[in-house]
Amino acid sequence: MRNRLKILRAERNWSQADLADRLSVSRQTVNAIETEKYDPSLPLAFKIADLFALRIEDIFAPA
Amino acid sequence: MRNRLKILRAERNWSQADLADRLSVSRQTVNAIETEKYDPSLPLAFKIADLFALRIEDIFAPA
DNA sequence: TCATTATGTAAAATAAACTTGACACAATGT
DNA sequence: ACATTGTGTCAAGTTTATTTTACATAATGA
Repeated sequence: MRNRLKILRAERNWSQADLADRLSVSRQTVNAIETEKYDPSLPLAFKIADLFALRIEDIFAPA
Repeated sequence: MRNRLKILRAERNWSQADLADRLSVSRQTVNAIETEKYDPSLPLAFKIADLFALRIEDIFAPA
């Protein structure tokens, strides 16, 4: 699942660890999502969208 | 995760099995999501939103 | 040069999503 | 009375998401 996490992070100058902290997940989870190793769960996708004040569809796109 | 699947199904007069077929998942998966036994994966949430031509946030809401 | 930070990745474990197969029950139609 | 349909649920198994711990490497700063 393609996503704009890296860009959204860069805009805020956040490291993967920073983002992980704000999402209460591990740094490896953030890394795995960014590098498309796996997709976030729906609850996590909601958390991410919430954090960036965007809609899920504005951050993630299938395949 | 609260969701409007049952309503959206009812509007179309689809059974859980009908919806499952359209989503290429099992009937039990649809039932489990409707009865909030678990949340769909993000890819499945996208499929559902796509099928109903709605946004994920218009179908699902955290907790 | 040394310590720190950011990122990528791996392995092993647990949790969550999803499958198939099955059974029960209520409602509907023949 | 019988068969069918829709829904809820359970058990056992597979796949996917997430965790912790750990290691490698590149870049930065003292």
